[in-house]
Amino acid sequence: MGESSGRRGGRRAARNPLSRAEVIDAALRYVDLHGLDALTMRALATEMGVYPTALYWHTGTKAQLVAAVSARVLEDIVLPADHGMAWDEWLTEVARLCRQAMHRHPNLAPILGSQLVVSTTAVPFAERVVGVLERAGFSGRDLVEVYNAVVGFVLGWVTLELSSVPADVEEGWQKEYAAQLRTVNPNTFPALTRNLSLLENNAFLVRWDSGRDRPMDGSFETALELLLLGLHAKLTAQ
Amino acid sequence: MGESSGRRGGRRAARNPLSRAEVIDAALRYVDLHGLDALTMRALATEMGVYPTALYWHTGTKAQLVAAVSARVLEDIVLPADHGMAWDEWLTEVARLCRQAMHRHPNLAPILGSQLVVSTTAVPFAERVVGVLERAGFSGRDLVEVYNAVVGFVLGWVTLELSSVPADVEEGWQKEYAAQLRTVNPNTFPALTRNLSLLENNAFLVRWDSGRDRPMDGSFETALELLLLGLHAKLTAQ
DNA sequence: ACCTGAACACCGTTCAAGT
DNA sequence: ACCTGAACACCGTTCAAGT
Repeated sequence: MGESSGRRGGRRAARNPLSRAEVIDAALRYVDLHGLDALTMRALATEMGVYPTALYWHTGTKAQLVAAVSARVLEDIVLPADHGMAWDEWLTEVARLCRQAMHRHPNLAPILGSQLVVSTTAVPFAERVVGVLERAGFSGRDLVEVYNAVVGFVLGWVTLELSSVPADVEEGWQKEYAAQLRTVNPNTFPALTRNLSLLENNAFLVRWDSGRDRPMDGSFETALELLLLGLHAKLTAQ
Repeated sequence: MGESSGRRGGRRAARNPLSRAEVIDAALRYVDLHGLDALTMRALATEMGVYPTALYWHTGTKAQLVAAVSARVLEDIVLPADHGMAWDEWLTEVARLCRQAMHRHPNLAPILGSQLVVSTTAVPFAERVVGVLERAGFSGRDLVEVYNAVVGFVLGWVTLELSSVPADVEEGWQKEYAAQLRTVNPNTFPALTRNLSLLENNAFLVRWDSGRDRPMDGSFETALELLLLGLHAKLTAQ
């Protein structure tokens, strides 16, 4: 693999032009490696051995490129077949697959969670989930709201799990925060004090490591369990 | 109110110096008015009638300022008293209060949802929720995981609800997307086709307006109902 | 303590020009 | 069709200097 053949190292053969898919893939790799803030039209261009403005031809504006990248992440969720599988099993499995896909690209979670999906790539996903919920016994307005409850829970929860501190802030405040928690007044914070060893760095608002480094597997499974218990209860109630 | 007295309009009296709280409040107002992307150290500075570098003295780096602003939003959630109130009622009420607080500052939702809370202002919140869940009957590892399930659901779900399209992308693709949905193949997308009138622009992944403009009240209430049904079921199961 | 003012090393994006 | 190359109007941040 001589220098002359490849496209890496900022070098490019004069022939074989870029493609839209190539740019999107390169951007995803770049974000995975260097973080979302580091993604720059100029940086990505040099990485690809091309002038910054060449990217505009293929993927448009930076915002459009980022939207395309986030759509790409959803694309490689392959849903399991749902015939011969209980609806609740299937939903559980799909929820875990979504979480896995997001965990594969934790630096993109802020976009996944806060940006409206602009692509039709998610339509097959919606179809399958709606179909399975229909099969479970939901219909009409209930169906829509249950769908939103489920999808919003999964994507939203994992977004929060993967949230992290901006590179700038995280100097030494983690230790500081941990110390502050341990010296909290037991009279004004009795519940926290009782459960501190279990809570600290394991619970939302009382942790300092991202779910990217400290996955909250147990809590996700519990949340999923609660959701499915709720779905069953709602079905038997009506 | 003459021009000489105020601090608005890019003018400032030479006396009465800035304060940290003043900068944070101004930044929050600015984000509410002009969006998160528009928040710029330079823009905020001119808004406050001051040089950009003056802000650094009070709130540090831009990332630190944004973190402080997001902490401020959580701060003005005032939790109701929980004595003489069933635990499930209280949780429902608190969930709604959180959602309301986020809806008051929709432009900040991306930060709330994707950035680890770096301040101790959320500690009292955690104390109260943990305490109420203890009272409900949870303890030990279960308590922590149920806490995470609940908090992650509320904050995460609303983050997703408030997600929106970046200013750049939203040219005319909404109509285009709506049209594409309506011409979808009924054979490959039967469930979607059956429920299209209820789903379109109302369901995650199949909508083009943000929850900021089109609040998903019903779906949030359903999600909350499912969560509480789940909690009750889990309690009676053990 | 609090702010000015200049300066540095970046950005995204437009547009004409090349091939 | 696809890319170069220059140019424009911005950024965040550091740092010395003022008061």
